Amino acid sequence: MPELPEVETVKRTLSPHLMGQKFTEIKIYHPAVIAYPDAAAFVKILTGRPVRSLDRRGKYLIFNLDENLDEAYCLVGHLRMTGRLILAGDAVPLAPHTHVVFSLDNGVYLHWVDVRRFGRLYLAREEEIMAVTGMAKLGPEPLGMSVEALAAICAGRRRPLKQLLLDQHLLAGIGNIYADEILFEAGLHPGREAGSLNRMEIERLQKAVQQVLRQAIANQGTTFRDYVDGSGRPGKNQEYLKAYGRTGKPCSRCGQLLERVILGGRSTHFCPGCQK
DNA sequence: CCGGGCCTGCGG
DNA sequence: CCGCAGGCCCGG
Repeated sequence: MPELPEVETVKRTLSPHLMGQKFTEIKIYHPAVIAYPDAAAFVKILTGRPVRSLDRRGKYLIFNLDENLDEAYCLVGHLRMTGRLILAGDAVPLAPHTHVVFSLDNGVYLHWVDVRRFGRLYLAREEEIMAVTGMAKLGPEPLGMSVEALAAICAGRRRPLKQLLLDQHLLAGIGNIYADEILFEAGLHPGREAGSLNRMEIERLQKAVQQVLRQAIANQGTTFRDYVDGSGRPGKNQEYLKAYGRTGKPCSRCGQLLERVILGGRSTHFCPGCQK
């Protein structure tokens, strides 16, 4: 499910309900989703801590916790494919695949729900959290990235653009849907060697990254099957996709039929007519 | 670089 | 039954 725009939307929808609230109880139904530390320590450390603010880095959602007890900790979630973080009342019975329930002292419940159980939760001190989660290895945020910065990332790389966009060590937050949408918007073929782009093409790519991600955030993300925001609402951006999932449909720009290929092991949608 | 593994569910 | 799915890590 969630790529940068979806995680950003979850952050925005959860934020007003969680800011300043204290974790009063944590129930873990499936300990394997807690990647660090172990479930018992996770509960012990988190209980009683208030949320200072929410943040996002790439596809990671970060809860900055107050340093009321000793040191500042961060709770971090990565939803991977089918993870959801949703506000709920004290719903009984729980929705299927609910693995963790957090209770807050304003009576709000936060549910971690994940059909495929790829998603992970982490809790660590501020100074450890980057290493523990892998956030330390992330590339820069694509939103607000300059043409120069993107040019530097592409320079000398022989990898196809599609794979470059998906590599979280180079750019943080772009996934399969938005990689295809960005390359369509830029009029660039997903198989193009990144290092072969001229200045004008880099500029188009940089503009497309901003445009596609900003539009997706404005539309509260893309819902194909699983994704919902923190309030349980689906996004609307699926209505505006021009490439992803549109195999065999006419291109909105040139009318040729869109194709699907496998690139870097991922299904890739593009227009053979106008993506060069 | 590819393929497999992690998991479950859905649609053809 | 098989293939496929918004991610990511690992080993060959």
